[in-house]
Amino acid sequence: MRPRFGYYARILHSCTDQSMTSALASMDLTAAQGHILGFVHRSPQPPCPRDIEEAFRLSHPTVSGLLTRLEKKGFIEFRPDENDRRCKRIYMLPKGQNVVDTMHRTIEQNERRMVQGFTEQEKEQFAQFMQRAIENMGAATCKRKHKEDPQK
Amino acid sequence: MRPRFGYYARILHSCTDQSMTSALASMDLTAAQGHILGFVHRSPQPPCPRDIEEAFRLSHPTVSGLLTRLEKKGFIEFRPDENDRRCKRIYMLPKGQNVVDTMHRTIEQNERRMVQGFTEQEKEQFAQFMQRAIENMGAATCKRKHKEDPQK
DNA sequence: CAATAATTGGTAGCAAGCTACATATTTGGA
DNA sequence: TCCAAATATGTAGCTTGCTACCAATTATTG
Repeated sequence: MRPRFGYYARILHSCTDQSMTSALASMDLTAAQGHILGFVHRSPQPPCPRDIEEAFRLSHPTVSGLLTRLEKKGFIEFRPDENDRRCKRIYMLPKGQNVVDTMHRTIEQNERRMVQGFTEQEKEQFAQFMQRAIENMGAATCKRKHKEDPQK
Repeated sequence: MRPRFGYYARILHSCTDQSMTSALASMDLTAAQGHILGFVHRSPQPPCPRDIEEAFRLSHPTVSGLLTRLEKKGFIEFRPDENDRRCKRIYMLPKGQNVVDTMHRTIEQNERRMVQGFTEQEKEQFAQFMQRAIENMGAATCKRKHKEDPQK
């Protein structure tokens, strides 16, 4: 059987996911939840769920569930945007802040491990192959519309 | 933010998965179910759930659920192995057979699309990068023990 | 300005992934 | 031989992902 890129992608994801899961378990966080916290932390403004959907290419019910659980566990809280009452802005609570450093270190660590033994050039190429493959699939498959520059 | 290989892997998988899902939807099959059918078809002997766990690196409850749904829809049936009553061998039913060609074509099509515009050399490199990355993560992360040759 | 569009988010219900625990069968060793 | 370990599978219960449908708010357009 020829190499199966789809298969490799799935395995690779499940490896990183499980590694992250066990790294975060002691903090009562799953991998997906940790990534959300990281994103909230490095956002210049408190993001709304919609921003997370786009950043992670997830559907809005998926994001909704993740945020609900993060709120229930006291990592974040919601406050409605004053100018647009549809948006519920996501604010990090102290408990969430405490987690961010560990989160960040863990991500870096896992990223390094994945391309252990790669030269800098190989890492670069690997990343580009990934991006090209995503582009190839994405154009026709993923329905999130790339909102083109309104060139206003 | 630096390139995130874990992120790319997740996106790539979800792209192929969604593409496969929509390709198989008309046959009342999900992507995961389709891959299982493909595996059963190309197995020299009717496999048992355990073989599928290993081939796809999935936990046994996950495989169990997939097979249950495939059986309920009439694609496969189980018959206990005569020599080992723990094993339930998986047999393809006619309805399953009908699906295999379409399945195979769809996989080939998706694989080609993913590396559209890659040279043969790039495809080869990409596959090797994937394998190396999996190896890097797998050694410490995944708990499926590589049963070493008993060199009997 | 009013009616319609688009945007943001919620809920229901499903599939697919996991861990943890339980059961049955087979294998192996004292 | 018989008891213990390994193996194959089952079940419960959770998270994460999805689609489909619904409600509220905002933006657009006649």
